[in-house]
Amino acid sequence: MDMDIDENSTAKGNERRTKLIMVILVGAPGSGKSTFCELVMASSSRPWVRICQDTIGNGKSGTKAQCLKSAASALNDGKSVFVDRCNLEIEQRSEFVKLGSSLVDVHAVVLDLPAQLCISRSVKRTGHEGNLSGGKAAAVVNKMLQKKELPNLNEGFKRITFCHSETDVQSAIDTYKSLGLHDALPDGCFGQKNADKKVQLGIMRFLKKAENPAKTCSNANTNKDFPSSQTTQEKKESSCTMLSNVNKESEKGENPGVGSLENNISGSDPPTLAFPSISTSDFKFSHEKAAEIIVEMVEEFMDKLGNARLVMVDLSHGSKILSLVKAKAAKKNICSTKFFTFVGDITKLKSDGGLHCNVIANAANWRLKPGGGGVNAAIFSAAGPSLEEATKQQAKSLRPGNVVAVQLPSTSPLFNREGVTHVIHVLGPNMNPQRPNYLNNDYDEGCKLLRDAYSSLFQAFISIVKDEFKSAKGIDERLGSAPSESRKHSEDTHHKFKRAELQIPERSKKWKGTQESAEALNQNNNKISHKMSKHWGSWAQALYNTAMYPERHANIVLETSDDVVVLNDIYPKARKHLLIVARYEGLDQLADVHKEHLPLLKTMHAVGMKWIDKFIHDDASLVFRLGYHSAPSMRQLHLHVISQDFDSSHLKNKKHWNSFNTDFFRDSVDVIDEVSSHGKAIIKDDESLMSMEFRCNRCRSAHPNLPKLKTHISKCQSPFPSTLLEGGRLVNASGNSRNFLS
DNA sequence: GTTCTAGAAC
DNA sequence: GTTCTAGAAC
Repeated sequence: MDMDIDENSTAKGNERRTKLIMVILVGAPGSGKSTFCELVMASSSRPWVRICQDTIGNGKSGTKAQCLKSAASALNDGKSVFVDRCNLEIEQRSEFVKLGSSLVDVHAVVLDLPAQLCISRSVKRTGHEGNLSGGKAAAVVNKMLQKKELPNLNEGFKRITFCHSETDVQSAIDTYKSLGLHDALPDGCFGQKNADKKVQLGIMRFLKKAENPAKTCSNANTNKDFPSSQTTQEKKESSCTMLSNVNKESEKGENPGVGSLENNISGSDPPTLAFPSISTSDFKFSHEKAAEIIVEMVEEFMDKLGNARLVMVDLSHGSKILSLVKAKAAKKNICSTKFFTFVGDITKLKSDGGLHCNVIANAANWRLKPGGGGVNAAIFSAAGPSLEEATKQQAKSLRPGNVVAVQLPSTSPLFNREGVTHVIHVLGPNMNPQRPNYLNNDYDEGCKLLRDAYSSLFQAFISIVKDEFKSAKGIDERLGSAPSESRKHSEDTHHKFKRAELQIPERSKKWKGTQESAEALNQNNNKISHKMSKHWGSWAQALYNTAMYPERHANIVLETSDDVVVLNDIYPKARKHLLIVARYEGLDQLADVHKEHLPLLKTMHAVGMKWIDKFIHDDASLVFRLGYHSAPSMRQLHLHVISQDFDSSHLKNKKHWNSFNTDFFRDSVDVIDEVSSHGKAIIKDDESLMSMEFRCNRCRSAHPNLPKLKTHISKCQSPFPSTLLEGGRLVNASGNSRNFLS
């Protein structure tokens, strides 16, 4: 009877026989197993015995058998036991687990810390009992981790605690040291990372990430991390004018000086962007300077617009910014049908003002939330809650100078009543000390940001218009000038921008020049989704510009064809590092690739292979990989052709390394297979890939930092992992590579 | 993408 | 004190 109670007793204050615990520590050298035991034992009321294989042999290295014997004997004496040895493999643990019984619960505590941390601790310790010190430590840790098998309850454990960080370790220590003689801990797995998606291939099976718990944490805290002051941001953008709706008097094109609406109410309204003045209201940006910038940016985009139009809207007839802009635009002779000002409520342009604008810009706050009293409040209110929801899916916040374009859900009143398909949120620079991101009157910075804001806004609008043209539904309404011609183009070219079909060399690849823009607008564009694809900063445009205007970059371009441009990476991460850049408009990145691009992918691969042949001819020791970054930093689809020495002063940080040496790098051969079988490539852009520890691309050993890794890879002669040697992913002089074009 | 730099790690 | 990382700014 007593036995029965004992078996089921947990922390019930039952003073009968104590349930013993045997904790099997699992962790590499340097993971902190001994420290863990010591800290628990130092302040635990429960009697513990630490069985350490390093010390049990009295100077000589101990054996597993000795440990087992000691453990059994300690348990017999009624002591709880720590098994302080690596125990990384199931087999290493199994004998100990068998010591469990109705009187002894077997636990595992997994010290799953980053290899680099274990290595550096092992290296540092000289007098450690395990005598594992100096340069050998890294090798030993690496070797052990390669065999790591994380424990599982079905091995016979009652409880498993996973620790991935020092914080986890500390809380496990606290848990065990507070465990009194009669206390018990809940059964089960604790702290286990969600099935690690990143660990996919054989060669990566022991790769582990230490930061997961921290990440989860910070994600959960994302919102409260934002300064609370932000909630009041832009509280009243444009509030003074927005409240008094004067739209009744507003007549279309109230601005004879700049332009008047000609055919705006017809069934074939051209694509139109309505935008408020950014930053001049609550953000107190100088109207004079803002007007200057607006006109300047409008002028810059004039010839990219095709038949599309820009309309600057303000609620008030007496708007200073509107009249300034009007005057400056007139002075510059800006085409008044493509750009004009308009007085009215931006949320009622069609119903109240008779002006159909398919896209409107919002002077947003940085949190992209409704609120304030100005344009932002009006637009969120008119659009209904679906706008907030759709916005949230695109972005959580915005930095000054940037935009985020949101497609309005069909349930939005703004869509149904006003025919607005998209809202582009814009955050301008702030010169109001009472608002976030205050620039302290720094107009150098402010003007730059305001230019960025308008530039991004207009660019986003153009992208939307292009997408709309793509959509079969949109064609008739929006083509305006030459529908049949346009339709023919989009069918014939498979969204591809071929020079030959346009006859005008070079220039026509861009939406540059009025005569080409109508075509450009309905050409191409593989982005079937209407969602604005990622926003590309100005620095991310370089490849795009090179692809579209190779003749302007003759100094860096190695080869040009209709399909691709070849150039050396300006910051090569290896001895040989080429970029094969696609010359297709709208093909920004791997995510934009679809089945129709298969011939292009094969061409890109073939061009890469051709260059590799040449390089290997010059230096037979070179080994190459061809592949794409899952989430590139530079706009315009580009294939990396990179030698596997990674011998380059430009390789400076973890991201550089991991972008070529984790799953983030998608081998061209795999991409081609995936696109041909599934119509799209698998993208692995989990940001945790970028923070993975440094591992050699040959022997997979881990290294605590980049300089150490570099030293290692300069010497490592191990063969490449089989996953790379297989399937033609690696290309070397012995040549068993794949090519896709005959 | 790089550069710059604060501060963490050594 | 020096090295290294990582985040912000560009």
